[in-house]
Amino acid sequence: MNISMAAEQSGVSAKMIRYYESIGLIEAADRRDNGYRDYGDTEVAMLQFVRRTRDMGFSLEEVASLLTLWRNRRRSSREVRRLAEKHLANIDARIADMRAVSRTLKRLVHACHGDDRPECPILDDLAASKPKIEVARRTKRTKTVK
Amino acid sequence: MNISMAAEQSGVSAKMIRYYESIGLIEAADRRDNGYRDYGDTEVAMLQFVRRTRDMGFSLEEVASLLTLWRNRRRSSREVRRLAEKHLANIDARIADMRAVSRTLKRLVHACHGDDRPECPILDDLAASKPKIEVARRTKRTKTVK
DNA sequence: TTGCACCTTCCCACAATGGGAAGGTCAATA
DNA sequence: TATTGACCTTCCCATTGTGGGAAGGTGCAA
Repeated sequence: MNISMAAEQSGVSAKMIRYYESIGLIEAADRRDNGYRDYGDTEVAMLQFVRRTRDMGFSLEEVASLLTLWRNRRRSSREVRRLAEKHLANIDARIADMRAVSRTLKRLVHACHGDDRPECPILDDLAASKPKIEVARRTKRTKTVK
Repeated sequence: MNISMAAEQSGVSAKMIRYYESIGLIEAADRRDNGYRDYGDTEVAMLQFVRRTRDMGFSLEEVASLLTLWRNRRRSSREVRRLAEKHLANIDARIADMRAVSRTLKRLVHACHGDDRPECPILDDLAASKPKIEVARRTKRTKTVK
């Protein structure tokens, strides 16, 4: 089948399929005589695997590892779990950071009149030289860790 | 003061200060005779505002709007709150998506033996053509919305 | 034959940040 | 005074993952 059909069936855009191929994430597709890429059900299944893994928030590098493990019949599930656990920890840390931001923002939005007057606790808080809530640095750390 | 001192006091790296200036987010700093940028407490306070706003997850474009509102004495707090609310909604949606991913991942990690054997529910789930949990598309939508 | 919907490769852009090169400046110290 | 090390300047490149679009070839149907 053509690339657009494979894209439709896998949920990965044609653009991305070509890109994944170009960076070596997936193997180069077979070509027909006219140079068109040709896909079968096996390839579509692999693309679906990639899409689902991406949807879980794994980076392309992690997707590559998981793909390798998936294809390797002599893999150890230990390695897979390690990858998943690491990613999970990362996600949970980011959630915690975002929840802190959410709480702060909710409080500020609540405190702000939101009318024609200029007084605004939101701006006051953003302008405060000494942060009242210690969220900033954690957020940054997480980003770096990622 | 020099840029590195302003960076230290504001928490914004020198690199980023120059970048913010280059894209017009902040006004061009005064220059000394030797061409060095020169900062005062006012500028540092502005940089701190930017940093704190960034730490809350606002995009640079949103930072620009908030900076303008901050400086405008005839602003309406309504506009500020609108911005904050929109951002908050976005954050909360992303948190919800990530929590769904986190739950799925926790379940899968729990189900995986994590030993020398190759059997692995994590990979099985990622390979499943019909997703058991409808998280994928929501995640994508949020990304797009952002 | 014409037209449209495909396909190909290639380059550009995004957001926000860091790395690093090449060259100028300042201040303290040998 | 000359040197040294820590600054500063601008400029270009890389990152991550995705989309847009141009220029040109192909396939199929009317």
